[in-house]
Amino acid sequence: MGFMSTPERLIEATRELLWERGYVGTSPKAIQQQAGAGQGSMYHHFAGKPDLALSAIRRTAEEMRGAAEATLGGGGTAYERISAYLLRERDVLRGCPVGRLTMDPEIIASAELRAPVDETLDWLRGRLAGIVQEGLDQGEFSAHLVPREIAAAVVATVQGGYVLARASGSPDAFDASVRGLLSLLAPVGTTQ
Amino acid sequence: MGFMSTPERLIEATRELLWERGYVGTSPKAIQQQAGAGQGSMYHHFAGKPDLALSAIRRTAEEMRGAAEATLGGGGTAYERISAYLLRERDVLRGCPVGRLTMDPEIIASAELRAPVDETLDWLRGRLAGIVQEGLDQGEFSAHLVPREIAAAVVATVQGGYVLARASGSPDAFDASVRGLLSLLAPVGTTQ
DNA sequence: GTCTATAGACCGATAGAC
DNA sequence: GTCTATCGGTCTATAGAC
Repeated sequence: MGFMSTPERLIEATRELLWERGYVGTSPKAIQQQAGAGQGSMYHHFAGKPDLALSAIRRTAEEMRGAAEATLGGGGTAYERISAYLLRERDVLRGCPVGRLTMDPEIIASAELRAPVDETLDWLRGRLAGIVQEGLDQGEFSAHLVPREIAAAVVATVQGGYVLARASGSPDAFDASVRGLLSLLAPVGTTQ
Repeated sequence: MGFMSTPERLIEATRELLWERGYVGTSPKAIQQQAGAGQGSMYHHFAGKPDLALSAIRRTAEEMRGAAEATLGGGGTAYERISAYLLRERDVLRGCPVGRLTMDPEIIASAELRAPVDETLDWLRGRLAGIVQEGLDQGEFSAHLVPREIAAAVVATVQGGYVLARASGSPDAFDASVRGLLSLLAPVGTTQ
């Protein structure tokens, strides 16, 4: 720590700025300042803004999968693991560093930049669907639930929770969304 | 139609561009071109980009409330009205013209620009919470559900559904999220 | 009301010295 | 590898003629 190489610092600076300001709102100049690197330095190590953004997005996506797996791969029932995922600590008002990119027109317009975003959210839905299926197999959930649909609803609740929280300037709406979904998902006969 | 005044055309152009590119990604020049108005024209009618954006956002917010009320104010049970809201036709891949603004750093940084966004999503949650309460009163839903939480989950599912759809480039994930939530919310004893 | 002209800063990138 | 200089273009206005 504190001894990151210049490419490393550029990627980290880009990750921060993409999270906070999006792709359109992030300029090479701002990246260079945040990284403490010069113009020439940045263009020596990366082909340009899209290239650097791609490296940054890939790393952020990987980190997100790791954080999700840390809660989803834990022990317990299906409900407990989904619950752990939904209730894990989050910097709610900053939003999702991956999901927020979907609102960026230039990310969506570029197949290359959109790919890691798509793959990450798709992986997450698949991972959750598998857990829901396990819950169904154990008789934990109502038999009429469709794993892929429940998984999509779980991920959407998180992504939409960020929207509500940022709109209101408080994490409360995020927490309410998550509690609402969990109350609907709670195994029958559960008092919580 | 076809005879809009210049201020009117400027507002409509701004609404389109804010929806597609966000606040940061929308320039006065682009607005002028889309509206077919000159530089001087725009600055004659509006104080600047934030002023014009405020008018545009207010109108979009009003329109969104109207569209929601059209489905939520219809007849039927609570489940049917919530279902009608969730299943109404949407331009899914364009996202929510109000919700997408929450990812814009300059919207969030400005109390004035954020206000209509906050008020609209808050109104929607309140409106839905009232309907959930009616459903509880009618014994339609499990008694342990909390109206404000279910309402938040419903709105979050929609907002997050847009994120998933845009990430994957297809409306399918949005539809799956909605179906998942509805399957969880379905009154006990319902075959659907 | 609308036009053109102008402003100073920044945009994303390239060139070439060191 | 990093630096400074430079590029044509855009950003968000403002000024002033018509």
